[in-house]
Amino acid sequence: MSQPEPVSDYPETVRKGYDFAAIEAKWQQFWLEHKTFASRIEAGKPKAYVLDMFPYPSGAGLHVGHPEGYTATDIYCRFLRMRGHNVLHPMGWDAFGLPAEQYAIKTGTHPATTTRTNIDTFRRQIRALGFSYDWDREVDTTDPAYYKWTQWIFLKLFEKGLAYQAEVPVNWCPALGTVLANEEIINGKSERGGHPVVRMPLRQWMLRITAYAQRLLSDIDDVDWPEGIKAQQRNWIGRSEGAEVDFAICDELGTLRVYTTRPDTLFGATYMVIAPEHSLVDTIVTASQQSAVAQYVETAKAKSERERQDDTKEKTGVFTGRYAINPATNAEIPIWVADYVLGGYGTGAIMAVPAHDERDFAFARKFSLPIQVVVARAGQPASSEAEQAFCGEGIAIHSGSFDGLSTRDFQEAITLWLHDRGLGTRKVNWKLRDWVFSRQRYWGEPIPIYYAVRDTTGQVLAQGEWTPTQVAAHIANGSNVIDYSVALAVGLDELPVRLPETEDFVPTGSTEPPLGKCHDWRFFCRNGLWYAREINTMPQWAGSCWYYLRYLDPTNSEQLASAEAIRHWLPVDLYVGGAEHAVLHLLYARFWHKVLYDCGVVPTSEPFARLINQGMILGEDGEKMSKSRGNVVNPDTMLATFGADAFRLYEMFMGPLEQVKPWATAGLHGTRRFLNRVAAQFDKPIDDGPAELVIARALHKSIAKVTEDTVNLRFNTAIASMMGLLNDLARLERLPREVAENFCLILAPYAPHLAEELWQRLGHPQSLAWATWPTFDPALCIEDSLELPVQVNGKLRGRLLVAATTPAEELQALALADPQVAKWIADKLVLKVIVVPGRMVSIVVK
RNA sequence: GCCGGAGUGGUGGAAUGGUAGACGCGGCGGACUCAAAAUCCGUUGAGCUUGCGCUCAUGUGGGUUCAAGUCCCACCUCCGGCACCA
Repeated sequence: MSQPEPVSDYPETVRKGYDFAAIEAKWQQFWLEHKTFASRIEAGKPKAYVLDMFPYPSGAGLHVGHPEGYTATDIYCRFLRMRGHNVLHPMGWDAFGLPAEQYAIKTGTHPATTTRTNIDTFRRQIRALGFSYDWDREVDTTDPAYYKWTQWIFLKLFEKGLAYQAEVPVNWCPALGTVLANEEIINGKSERGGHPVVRMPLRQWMLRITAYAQRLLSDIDDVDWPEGIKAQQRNWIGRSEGAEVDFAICDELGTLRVYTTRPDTLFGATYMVIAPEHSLVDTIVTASQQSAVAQYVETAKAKSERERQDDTKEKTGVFTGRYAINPATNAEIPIWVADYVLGGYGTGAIMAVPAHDERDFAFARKFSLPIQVVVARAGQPASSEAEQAFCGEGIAIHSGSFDGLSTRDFQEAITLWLHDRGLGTRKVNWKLRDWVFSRQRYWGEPIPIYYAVRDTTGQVLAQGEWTPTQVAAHIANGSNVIDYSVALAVGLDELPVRLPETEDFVPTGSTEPPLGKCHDWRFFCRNGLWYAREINTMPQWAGSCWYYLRYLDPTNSEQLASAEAIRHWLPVDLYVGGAEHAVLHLLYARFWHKVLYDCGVVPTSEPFARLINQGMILGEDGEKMSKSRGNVVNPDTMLATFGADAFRLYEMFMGPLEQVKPWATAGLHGTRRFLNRVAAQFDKPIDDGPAELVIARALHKSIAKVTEDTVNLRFNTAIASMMGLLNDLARLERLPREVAENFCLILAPYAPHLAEELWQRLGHPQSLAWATWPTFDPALCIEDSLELPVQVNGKLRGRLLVAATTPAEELQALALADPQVAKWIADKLVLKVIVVPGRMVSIVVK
């Protein structure tokens, strides 16, 4: 894939100023050759693990959004090195995934080839930005030496019973030829490509993430993450507290168990609803309703998720003909089937309380079911006719001996009451479901599991004279079967299970994964018996669940990383990436991390101590960048025109890191001009004498500001401060050496190429990457005289030019005597004078 | 509907409760130039005023305070996420 030579739209900018192209190439090469940014572990220094979310190397290359977070972490890392930290700052590639496979199917190019090319492009583009990654730690999730450990972790999960097979209704996407996770479906269509998705049962590998639900929820409190992300995770995990209650089904057909968060509304349950998927549908339905219910269930099953969602406005359902007994009122209430009750949540059945639940209310209205009010708003008379459901808390009415109880008290009381009668119990439910972990794809990690091939007598098939292809044929015609009921783990010493190097990665057209066609890979003999490998592969999330661990010790062939390296570097101190990974990647990675914690592999219960989401960069039109809108900005062009330093500076100067902000190429002129002017200062004669006081003050204030802002990742204001300092320097005839050197040092994290070049010109033979960050003199940061505002009745009426040390009494006298102020207080009575030294004087008059 | 975030000049954005608009982009005026670009200097929230200055102004309406972009209450709009989870 040859990239067109980037063409500049702004030739004037290229022509003027210093030769950034030469300087940037020079230093990028220098850093690489000297391994300047190889991570060091030096005793006595604090460690800092600063991580970027690694990219999926797509064919389109980098866009201007990628370098935003990368630039931020790079500045931070360069700063920390100069502040004496051991810094780990790696980069790698999340390279398994559907696009390479789709491209392969279209063009016949092997995904491995595409992936290699794309990685090369990404690496080249990232290096062109001058980031200080430790390139010796690069990881690639598609490298067998990497996915060996992905498989190893999978076997740990399997060993602990956290990986299991299940026949589950999954989201089958015919167009993509694969199953998708719930998280990969947006409005009933595939996240990638927007193809339709249908529900069908298939044998799948599942991960029991629900076993970790409580810990995943509780530990969110302990991490320094944006509130929004924490809220999204809590919401996704979806803990809810309530009760399960058993209702007797009439005609001695057993009991129907429901889950409710409002057991206090039991007296208002006037009907029940079971999901179409509920196992008791056939039991409950009466002969006369048989056909109607069967038809409804069929229709509901055929509906895709999307259609179900589209139907949320209009509720549908069918009466089963059967009744249940409300244990509180002993009334017979009808049981309905309706798809507004989800089969997969709670017990798949509910007690409907239309007076106090909007969904039940809508349903009851539509089908003319009775509505019984049992909760009154506190302080208001109970109204009999309900115009809408009241879902808040209140006081119990029409609830027998429980009348008058508050919602909270009632919940306690009724739960006890149910418990005493063996009718119910407290129950916690979760929205979080187990993770469908298998994909019907070629380009993913093989799942390291195999199964016995059995013959018609049930014996494991003896080796005989068969070839793998013949075994496959036997299975196809039914004379042999693969025994999926016993999953056999591949031995740890046999890892990695490599992907076969096939050219036939095209989907089979059925639900069988493409690996099913690689007979020689799939079928093998051991001890004279035939076995078949698992042919599903892992989802793209797998590799990214633990890559931050591999960076710690990327070439270790004995362990996923040495205990020593893990102990030294974990946890990740700062993790920067897009908010689109708020739930999926971050939740999955936390889950795996906790499992590894339980296995004793990692010493922390959370992987990422601090998280920052960089805000999306929009197109110049303020819309999301997209090919179809034609507003995509190509970083290669920008780099060719303005240079890496100006580009980095602009990306940070646009605004706060977390904020969404529109791109404006015009703004790059500003940072380009700034750097040109910086370079121009260094063409002036260097003055070895002390800097004049005004300049020294400006310098020290700027060092203080840049230091503070860099610590807090407020790069935009740090840059503004350096621009301010430059404006002060511009009027000087000669550049004081002290100022020149310190300016270089504070500029270095932001515009490292130019800073290195100027540093060298100042006569330093060493790179400034490990130079010491400058300190500032607080005394020089305070002005000795200042302009103090004077307010009269809250309005600004004058300004005093005074010494910073002027005492309060004197300030008061000066303020009252000031001619501008005097005219506002001349004929008034001064009630009060507030003096805040160094800040302002406020006079209250009447 | 629920959760999270944000509303400040023409524009991106600055502002420990204390001179709103730092810094940049753009605009305007000037210098340099045959001319343009680049560069440099000045200027740039709105309105009133010859001028000193004055009035208004941080989404809207209230409130607390000597003092509010900042704190409190109510609301509006926009962005992101979730959404029949009983």
